[in-house]
Parts: sequence; structure tokens; C-alpha cells
Amino acid sequence: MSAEDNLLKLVEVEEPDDQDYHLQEQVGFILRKAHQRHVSIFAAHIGDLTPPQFAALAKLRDVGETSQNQLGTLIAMDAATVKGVIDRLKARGLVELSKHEIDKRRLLVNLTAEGRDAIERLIPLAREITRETLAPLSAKEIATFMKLLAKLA
Amino acid sequence: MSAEDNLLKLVEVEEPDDQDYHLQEQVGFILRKAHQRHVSIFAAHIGDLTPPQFAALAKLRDVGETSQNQLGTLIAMDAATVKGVIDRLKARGLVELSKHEIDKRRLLVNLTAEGRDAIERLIPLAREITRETLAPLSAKEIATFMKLLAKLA
DNA sequence: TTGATATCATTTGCATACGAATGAATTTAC
DNA sequence: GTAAATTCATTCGTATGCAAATGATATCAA
Repeated sequence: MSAEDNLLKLVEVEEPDDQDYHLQEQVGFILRKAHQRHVSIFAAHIGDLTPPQFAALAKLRDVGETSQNQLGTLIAMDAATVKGVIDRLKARGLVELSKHEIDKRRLLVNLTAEGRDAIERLIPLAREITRETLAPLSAKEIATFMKLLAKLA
Repeated sequence: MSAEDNLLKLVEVEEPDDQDYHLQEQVGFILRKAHQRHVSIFAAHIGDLTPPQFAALAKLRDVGETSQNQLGTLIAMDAATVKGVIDRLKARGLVELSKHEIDKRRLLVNLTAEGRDAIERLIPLAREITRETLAPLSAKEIATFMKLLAKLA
């Protein structure tokens, strides 16, 4: 390698050439596509509920009655977003709302009987969605990927 | 391990107990959170442009003038979504539109001089966004993660 | 050549997603 | 004990994201 090549390589390492920017290789772009693919798989298996709606029901099943805000924290949704999700679940009779007796700011959310039936029925489908989303990877790759993805999230 | 334990393990492997469904461990949920984190990092560095808007500019820089639909394919956006993104970039003078001379269905999109300046200026920031998004991982982990993520996307 | 298909773009409707502003209620600090 | 800060929820505005329907144009096939 010539001295000039070394110089060029040095420049490349310390300050990459902007010509070499490839959108397709950026983690954000691929992350968005992977997420899109997952949502598409989800919709193919569970057509009448979105992933955020499912997340709300699944988490309510875990923790029981909680405040709307607390639920939002648990499923990584801000207050404005979670309100819309809960409104739609309420309109479909899957959750019910009530006021907190002591802290009058809080709006309590809980599953209805119908909501509980729905989430129990959907969990096996959700397992299949996870399986299908990860299908391009081997068992060992899945373990590795999930560990690294968790670090990024 | 007792015979009963073996039976329980067998049942668990073939038909997992629905009690054991944990939203926080599902790939879709973590993917959504990782994507959220990336978007947040993006916004901290590039406040006046969204990731999809940036993607459109970056891809136009790569390929030059293209039809709106073709651009959508290249950046994984459906026709309805790409229209909104392009409309907003046009309103800000970063892209310009023209009609295809031969195929009158097509709407051609291209960078304006201002759009080209903008994307050139933003690419170094985008590199930093990628770096920060991947910061929780070591160099070796990054290589592994990107390979597996690409398989899923 | 013309009738069926396919493609490109647009529009509408619905569902996240989040920043910012607001108001009500609670908690903290002094 | 009250003023300041915080928390909870709501609303508004903007921006994806996608399904479905529509209209215009192009292509294919008989």
C-alpha cells in the first residue's frame, strides 16, 4: 500500500466520505422496516386489533386495574397516545374506566369480562406472530438478536 | 428430575402456558421501543426534519430524479404516505415536482439546490445519530446486530 | 384494435405518535 | 400552612402509516 493510500485510509477512518452514506445500511432505516414487517404480520393474524391495543390489553391482564398514565408507562406510550388507545378499547367494551377514590386526578382502567376473554383468546395468536416475525433467524440467532435488541430499546 | 417434571417440561415446550405470556419479551414490543428510541435520538440532532423526510432527501441524493411511487418503493413507504412527505418537503422548497413527458401518470421528484445543500449538511449529523443509536453495543455486537436485523427487515 | 389489466397518483378514513399548552389535583419544600 | 413544583389527564396541531376507493393513463392480450 502506498503512502497516499495510507493517507486516504486514515482520512476515511477519521472522517468518512459523505459520498459513502447509504440510507439502506443505517440502523434507523432498517429498524423502521423491521417494525413495519412485524406490524404487517400482526395484522395478518389479528385483524381487529392493533399492536398498541393488544399491548394495552395484555398489560392490563398482567397488572390488573391501573391508572391510564401508569398503563402508558408500562407499555411505552405517552399520555396523549394512550388516551386514544384506551378510548377506542372502551368504545368496543374491552376496558372500563372509573375514577380513583382518593386521588381525583387518576382515571383507572381495567379489563371488562369481554376484554379478558379477548386477550386470553388472542395470546396464542400473539405467540404465532412472534414466531413468524423471528422466522428468518435460527434459534441461536434469535437468542442473540433479542439480547442485543433489548440493549437498544 | 422426576418423571412429573419431565412431563411438565414437555407440556411447556409443546404448548406454552398462557400465564407465561410476557409482553415485555415479545420481539414486536421491543422493536417498537427501539424504534421509538431511535426517533427520539434523531429528533435531538435534527429537529427540523423527520426521519422519513430525511430518508426521502437522502434517497433522492442517491438516485436523482425519480417518480414519487418509485421513491416510495426505495424508502419503504406506501403511496399515500410518500405523498404527504413529498408535499411537506415541496412546501419547504427542498424538492421540486414535474410531470413525466412520456408517461403522464408519473410525477417526478427531484432535489432543489436548497434541498441538496440541506441533505449534504445533514449527513454528518445522521452519522452521529446512527452512532448514538448503536452506542449501547460494542463494535462486534453492532456487526452481529445489523446482520440479524437486516434478516428481519 | 379494443377490452381487460395493471400502474401511478390522489383522496378519505382511521390509528398511532409526540410536542406543547392547559387545567385540576396532589405533593414537596420552606 | 402555604407557595412552588409535580403529577394526571385532556386537547390541539402536526406527521407518519396503511387500507380502500377512485380516476387517469399505459400496457397486454385476444
